[in-house]
Amino acid sequence: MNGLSPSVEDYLEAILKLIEHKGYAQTKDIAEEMNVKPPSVSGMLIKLKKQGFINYEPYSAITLTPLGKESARKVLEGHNIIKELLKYLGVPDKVAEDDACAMEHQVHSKTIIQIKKFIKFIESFPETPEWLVSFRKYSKKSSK
Amino acid sequence: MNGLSPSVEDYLEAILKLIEHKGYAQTKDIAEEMNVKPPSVSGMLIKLKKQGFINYEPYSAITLTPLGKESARKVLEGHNIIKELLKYLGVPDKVAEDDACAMEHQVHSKTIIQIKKFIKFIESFPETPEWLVSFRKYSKKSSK
DNA sequence: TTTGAAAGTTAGTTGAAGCTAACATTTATA
DNA sequence: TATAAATGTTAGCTTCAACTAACTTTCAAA
Repeated sequence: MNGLSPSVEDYLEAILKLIEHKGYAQTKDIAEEMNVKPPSVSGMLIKLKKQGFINYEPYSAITLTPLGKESARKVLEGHNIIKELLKYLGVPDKVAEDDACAMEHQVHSKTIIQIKKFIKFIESFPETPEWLVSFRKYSKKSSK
Repeated sequence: MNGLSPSVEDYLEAILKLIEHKGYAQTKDIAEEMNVKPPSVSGMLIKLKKQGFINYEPYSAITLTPLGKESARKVLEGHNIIKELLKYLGVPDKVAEDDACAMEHQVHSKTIIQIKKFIKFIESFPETPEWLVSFRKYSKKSSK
């Protein structure tokens, strides 16, 4: 929908996470985060630089450009929103995390907006709404 | 999660749809369905045959093996369940269709099961539940 | 029954994104 | 401060799934 390839999105997300988490992003860390070897990261960094998402010179620190920051945040937000939805639906944390990764790509912004609304709706009540409590019970007893 | 590549899944889904829809699947139709050129289909057919999903001899009819049928149905079911969920969340039909396509791959069976439960829960009431009516109103008035 | 159009396939190319092996740079420690 | 370890990059290869161009098969109409 936005023209970024899934793998570009994944790298941007990983870089943003690392920067937020420990202040900077190293090739090694990105590789770990992505379950990929360092040379694959080097190749992608060149591509990300060409596309204007990162500031990068060989052997030196990686930072996100404003464009890169914005794109990465968009991806991360989509990811988190999907994950939250899945958790409300009773999907275990770890599975929700994995699936949010798989689902976050190419999803239309309208969809993200609706999911966001749904979560806000749920959270607009001071307590967990009765129907959601009720769904949780239903979900536990229903075999499949 | 199940070892099938997204593109294998897409092809199986397309073939099943065509067979259900018009009784058989031709290279040309599969190509159209997948937005791909016929030679790409030929290549994939060989792969699908090797992997035991279809019965196929050059220039003759394509059928799904029991394994192929089962796999394709699984994919299609996942697709439809995701689409239904998105529609309940107020995502427009066309967008829900596109996004279900994008999301259906690699999603854990646990997630599909939970979404299915959620839909069954909603449909277990004789009328649209009050909270859902209420969410629809909320969704319409909330700007973003 | 020939023949031309439609459908399908084969061969060879491309681009993305991964990999290993080898080399370069940086950093940290002896 | 010299050097070894850690980190990063380059070069070159692999795989996947697309593509185009050229060829083959099928089938229907003249």
